[in-house]
Amino acid sequence: MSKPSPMRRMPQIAHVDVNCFYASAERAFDPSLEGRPVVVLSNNDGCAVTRSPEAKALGIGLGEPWFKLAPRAKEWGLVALSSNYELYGDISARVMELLGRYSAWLEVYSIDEAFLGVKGAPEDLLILGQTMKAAVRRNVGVPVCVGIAGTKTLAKLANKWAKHNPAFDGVCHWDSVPAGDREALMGRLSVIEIWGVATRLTKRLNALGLRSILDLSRADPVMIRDRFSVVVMRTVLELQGTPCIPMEEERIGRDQLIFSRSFATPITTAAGMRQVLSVYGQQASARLAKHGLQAKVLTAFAGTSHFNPNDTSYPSVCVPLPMPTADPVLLTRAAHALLPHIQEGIKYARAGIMVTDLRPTGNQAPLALFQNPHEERHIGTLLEDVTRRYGRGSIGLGHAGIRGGPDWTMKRDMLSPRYTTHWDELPLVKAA
DNA sequence: ATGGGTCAG
DNA sequence: CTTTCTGACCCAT
Repeated sequence: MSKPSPMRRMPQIAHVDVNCFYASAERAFDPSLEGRPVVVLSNNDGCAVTRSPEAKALGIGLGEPWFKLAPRAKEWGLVALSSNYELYGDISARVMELLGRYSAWLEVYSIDEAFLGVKGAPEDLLILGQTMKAAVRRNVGVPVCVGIAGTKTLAKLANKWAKHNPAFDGVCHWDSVPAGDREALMGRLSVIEIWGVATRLTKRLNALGLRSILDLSRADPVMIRDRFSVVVMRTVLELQGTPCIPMEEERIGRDQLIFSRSFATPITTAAGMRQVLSVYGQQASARLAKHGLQAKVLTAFAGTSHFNPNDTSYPSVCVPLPMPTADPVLLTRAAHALLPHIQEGIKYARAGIMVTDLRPTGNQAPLALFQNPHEERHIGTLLEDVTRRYGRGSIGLGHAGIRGGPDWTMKRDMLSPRYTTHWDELPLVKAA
């Protein structure tokens, strides 16, 4: 065994992510937003979840409630938009497709982030990073930053650095930075800035005197494993340059699907809850069908607001399904098992269902005795099709189908058009 | 096994 | 007047 020579080039990982993704996606299709403060709001237009740099400069915090912002929006020239997930999904797909051309080894990590396996001399890696950044900006219209390092954890850290320090021009190759500068950075930043460390772990690490990233990177991995977990130990090793978190294959199947939402107006009756559960039952059916899956278990749950300590209630039921199914009638009926646990008069702020124990739809014909007539007539597909063509709420089982929307539906008063996925919402260009 | 806790984006 | 929603995984029981 020869010692790895310092000249030897280790495999590198590039981490690419879009700057303030939702706001940038909105800008990509409405250039008039360029240079203006923009916030994208959470479901129900509750709070700001993404802010353009101009909005951040105004002091608008992450999670700031819209009702506090609204009075000053005009004076600021602030543009607020409801979350438009169709648009973001479409922009995301374009970014990922483009990145895929630069490496055969692409892991789509989230809607706006990807890891790429890359190799080459440091100068080449920097050029590659700049090339990808420019290509995404030019072809999709959104800004990205790139961090490149020997491990995923360091690549994410390098990316964060690139984003905050203009000197990098959006691309940071960790190993190209002088060691003294890297240590200075790690000494400045709290462990909470590291991927995989949040508030709880931060508290526990601080209690041991481990406050900065530098502290953590110098900790003994075995001690960390014993006092925390192998997960935190991997983080330490990755900070030290030893790759422990592998690139992952694209996940084909999911282990579970969740349909859950906070309500614009609380639900106070079992009748109202019945409607909601019916909608979720159908959504679950459609999604299962889309992925060619059936569920064996359905869990339905509801909950009061965490803001109201009075009259709290968190009912949930777990229903084993008699056979694996994606049938909307069976799923909806199972979800209704929650209804007896709903207390009239209590304000439920959210509800949802979760389907688990998923398996691929078998191609073997079920015994006629157990075959569900609705499945045979492809009602799930029909519902999905109608929903797609005429919008959610245009058709449904029982009380689920209500045009105009009952008052618990999500509030999205400031939705941008779905330019890229709906023909009737294409932007109009006026010729002079 | 499974339910609670933690984390991510 | 709010603190997304969805998913994974570790760990204790």
